[in-house]
Amino acid sequence: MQKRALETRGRILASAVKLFSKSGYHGTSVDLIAEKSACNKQRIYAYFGGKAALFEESLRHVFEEVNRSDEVLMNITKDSLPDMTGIILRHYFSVHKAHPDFWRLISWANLEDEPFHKCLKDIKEKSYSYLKKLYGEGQSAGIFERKVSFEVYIFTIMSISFIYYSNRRTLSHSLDEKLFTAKGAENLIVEAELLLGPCRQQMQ
Amino acid sequence: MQKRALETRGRILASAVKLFSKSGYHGTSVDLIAEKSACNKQRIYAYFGGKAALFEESLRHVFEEVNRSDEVLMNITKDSLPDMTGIILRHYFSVHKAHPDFWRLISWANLEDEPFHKCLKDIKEKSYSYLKKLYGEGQSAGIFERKVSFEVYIFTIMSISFIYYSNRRTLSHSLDEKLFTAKGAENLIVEAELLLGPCRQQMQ
Amino acid sequence: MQKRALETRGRILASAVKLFSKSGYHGTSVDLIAEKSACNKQRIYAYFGGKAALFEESLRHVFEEVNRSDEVLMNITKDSLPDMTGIILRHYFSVHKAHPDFWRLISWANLEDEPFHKCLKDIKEKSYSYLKKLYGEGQSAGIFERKVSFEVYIFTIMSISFIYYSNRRTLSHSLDEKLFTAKGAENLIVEAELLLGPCRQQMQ
Amino acid sequence: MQKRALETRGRILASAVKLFSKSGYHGTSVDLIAEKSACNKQRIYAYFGGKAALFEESLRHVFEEVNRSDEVLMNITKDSLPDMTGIILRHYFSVHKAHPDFWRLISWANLEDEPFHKCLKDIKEKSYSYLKKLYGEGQSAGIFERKVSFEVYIFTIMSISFIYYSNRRTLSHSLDEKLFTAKGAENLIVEAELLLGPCRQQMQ
DNA sequence: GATGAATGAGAGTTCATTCAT
DNA sequence: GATGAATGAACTCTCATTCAT
Repeated sequence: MQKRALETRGRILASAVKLFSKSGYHGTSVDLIAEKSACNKQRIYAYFGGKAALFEESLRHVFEEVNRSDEVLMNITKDSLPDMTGIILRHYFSVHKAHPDFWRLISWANLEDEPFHKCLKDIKEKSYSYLKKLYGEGQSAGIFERKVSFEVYIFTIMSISFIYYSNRRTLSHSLDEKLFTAKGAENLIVEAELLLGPCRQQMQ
Repeated sequence: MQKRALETRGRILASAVKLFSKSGYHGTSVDLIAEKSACNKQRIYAYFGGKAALFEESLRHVFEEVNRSDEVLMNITKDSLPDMTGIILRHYFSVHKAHPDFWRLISWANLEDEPFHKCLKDIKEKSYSYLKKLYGEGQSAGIFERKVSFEVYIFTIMSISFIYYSNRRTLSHSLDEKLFTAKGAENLIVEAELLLGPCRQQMQ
Repeated sequence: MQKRALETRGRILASAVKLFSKSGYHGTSVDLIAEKSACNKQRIYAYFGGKAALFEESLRHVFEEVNRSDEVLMNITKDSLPDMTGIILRHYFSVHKAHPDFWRLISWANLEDEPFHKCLKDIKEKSYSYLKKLYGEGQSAGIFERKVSFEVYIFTIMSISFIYYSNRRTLSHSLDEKLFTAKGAENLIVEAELLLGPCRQQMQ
Repeated sequence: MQKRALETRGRILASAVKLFSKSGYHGTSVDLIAEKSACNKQRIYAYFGGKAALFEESLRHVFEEVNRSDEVLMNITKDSLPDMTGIILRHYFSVHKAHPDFWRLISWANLEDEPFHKCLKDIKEKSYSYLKKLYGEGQSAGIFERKVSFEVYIFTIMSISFIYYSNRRTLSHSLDEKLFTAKGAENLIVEAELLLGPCRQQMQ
């Protein structure tokens, strides 16, 4: 692929991520993507095959980007086990805040009829296995509750941080709106830390 | 409104909920809604004003339906405070399982550009205030952690149950697939109960 | 169907016959058909289902039209058996001359990948059975060659008259161009009569 | 032209004949021709000038090929005059059967708006003049009907053999389908021989 | 000689919506 | 109350062709 083509392809992908993220698969038109990436519509078909394939490529793209940023979690050491929950929570919150493309594309992909999510099947999350090992050590050391598996632990953390951004609009009608201010987020993290460990009896 | 008209309106709303839930706002066509509700397309405009208004009405409809089913939570008494977390979790899980329309429409509404969610602003959730009062009593009794507010408590429960259904497709690529079996759900609930209280030191 | 709709449908079909006949299936655009029939493009899909279905309807339409005009052949009586070949030939020549839509659409349908011709499977040609009976009587009376079946007889007549119009352009490069003048046509008919019967020994 | 270029050109022409024959001018895309001939699209424009010119070249190509195979008809001698009709018929039938590209491209060219057929204007059919001379001798010898010109004679033979292949699809709806079996073809030839001479009184 | 990148026009089809009956 | 007819804009995707490397 020539340099010019790579640039064009890059512009298309960038626009696609932006627009698909904003308006979803059916809410975005190929014409608009072409316009925003200042290229001919045909290039999209030449480089990606079609609208659906472009959506999948967009999804993969942001996923990998976020995966890379998750690698900072691998800097957590045994010494900071008591703070692990807070570290992960803060990291996820900041990632979701910085990458709305990420949770938005994921949400669209989860909803759509088309099995867009299948394109993620070979994407592996390096940090998971690392965190899992650490969590196990934490359990042995009595820092984390033995009866709570890593899967449920991390699932809860992910749920909180994901929903906090993805369902903000509807939840702000049901819950106290203050929850969605900067202070509210900080408070949520602190209290969630209390829930998710380290074990409270340890802290006394 | 005549009886015949009410029936037609009802059929339209039922089809709309089904189709919008399945394919979202942009993925559903007015033609299809008319076809599935066996009525003339024009009736949709006569009864609801337009596609957008029909979407909002669909959203309100399922929301109220679920709200009504949430009223069973008001049967929880002071005596069962130690089991409250489990009761709520199980209820939410069963509601999300029985009403995919609910979490799907909410998800679409959260994502869409159009502020569909605004139609929910006057919908009040009776059970919240009731549960909040109970939770406070539980805190006083040392059953729930004093430092964790009701908002964070209920937010966490909602997040877990919502994400478990809404993000299943993508999460099953990252997390252990067993989490999404019937057994996995039960296990998740049990372990989440451990995290969310009652206070573990109490249990000893 | 309302009167206005019938008129619109009629205009579409008329334009379709004209344009498909002229430029074939792939050479004709739905836009052009809509324009020439002074209607909205969408009407074509509402009334005919799609471009392909409209092509088939056009084919059927001209086929039935020509079938009806073929019924004049059922006026041939036993008395005019010696002139039958000439009568049929002249009729077919005049039909093909008057209805280029007919042989053109048939030719396109024969060539196209899509099995457009299948729409003709239930169209019956009344005149055939009548002519076949007459031909049989002519054979018994020694007017037509006993060894030549009606199928071959009528096939030859049809071939001559069809090709004379359909392949004129290419054949005029190979054969004497005079064949394709009015005089040439008349001459062709007369000589073909000699070949196709009545039996020449009878004429002596 | 270099050897490599000649090969590329040859591949293009071969693919073009195949595809134009199958789907016609408007039904075939330049992209597809390039793909099937494993060359860059640009080569088509470099070697042939454009799609239309390539179509004409394809037409000329198969025409010349068939012309060459027609030269076997020049082996007919005076002695075999009584069998000439059968020989020609059988030859044409076998040619059309072996070269569907031939009658298909001719048919497309006859139908298309564009005057593709003009490219054939300088193509001469050597066998015609030879057969015409033979036919004249046959007429003098009383083998062929004096009143039937060679033009009509050969036109009829060509019509039968051409239509038998080109209009098979539609005709099989009107005529007896058996006509289009191997046996039906043989029978058609035999009976057509009876019609087209030699003069039947001669045969007695 | 050959390839890859790019283009603008136009293909068939469906959209949400309004008007007439 | 309900239906059928009609519209124009928008949709995804492909066309024949040219330019740059």
